[in-house]
Amino acid sequence: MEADKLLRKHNLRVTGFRKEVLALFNQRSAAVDSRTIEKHLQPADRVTVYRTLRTFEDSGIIHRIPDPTGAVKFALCNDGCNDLAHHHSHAHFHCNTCAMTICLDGHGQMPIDLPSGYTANDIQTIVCGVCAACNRAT
Amino acid sequence: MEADKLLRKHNLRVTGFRKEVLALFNQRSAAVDSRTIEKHLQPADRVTVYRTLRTFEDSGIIHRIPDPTGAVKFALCNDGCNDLAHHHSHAHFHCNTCAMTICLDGHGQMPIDLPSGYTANDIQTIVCGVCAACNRAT
DNA sequence: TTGTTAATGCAACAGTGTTGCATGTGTTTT
DNA sequence: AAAACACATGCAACACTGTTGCATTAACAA
Repeated sequence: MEADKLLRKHNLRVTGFRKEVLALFNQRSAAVDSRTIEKHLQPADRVTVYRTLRTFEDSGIIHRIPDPTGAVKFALCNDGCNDLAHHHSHAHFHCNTCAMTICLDGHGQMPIDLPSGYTANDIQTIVCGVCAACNRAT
Repeated sequence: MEADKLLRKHNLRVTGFRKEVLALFNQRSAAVDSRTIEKHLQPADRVTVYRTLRTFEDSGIIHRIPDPTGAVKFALCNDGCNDLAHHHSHAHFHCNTCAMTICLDGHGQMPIDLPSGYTANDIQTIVCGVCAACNRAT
């Protein structure tokens, strides 16, 4: 979706910086972390990057993907998300070699046995391994 | 397992601090973060805590569990782990209310479709929801 | 175009994790 | 049991990540 329309749809002001951030998300298939945004959008204030990411996450434009290492990356949401709820029970792949992270879509959810009294509202799966590029490089 | 035996089994020196850390892991069913260790083992140097956790993780005594928020916790491994490889394809539960994290065991792995050229060696599942104690408190 | 509200930039701070080095302690060897 | 060695610990300082407060600037609505 156009950056302008996407922002307006979520009741956010359309600013140059936000459009650049969205463009960066669009041109990358892999998940992005705040460092990458800082570096690529040259005169980018760290604070603004963090606030932008938080705003986008709260609005349902992007979703948070934790690494196995504890690092956090973000990727664009599909259309189902808004400020009320994220719907991201899809799996993510994390490359142990280059630390790249991507979304894996199109598969059902595994049945989980929870202890009694527990309730679940979101299931995230992280698949760790080696991506195609790193496998070729070996 | 006895702390002494566990440490010796992994070729680590048996020190007071390490035994206290292992005792803390043993007396808690939930995953533990470095802050908790610092606070509970009173005169505990942050650096020593981090190095101890890293040593234990490298040796296969504990495994790392990332929160959806990006925070990192640790829990004891089952017996199959050593310095060469961790085997932790089991799921973890994270309570959105109290931030408690536990291991869920005893279920099979979901089949995952990876893009061609990708290889997987570990699958981690994080179930987010509300634990029994927090559900009761509502 | 003007006024209101939100976004940005800057400075300072807090939390988390790391590195280097000196000192202390566990383990092995004699 | 003592000495020597290697590793573990504690301290100081640092780096990185993320946050808060406040002044300034830009977007949007009237």
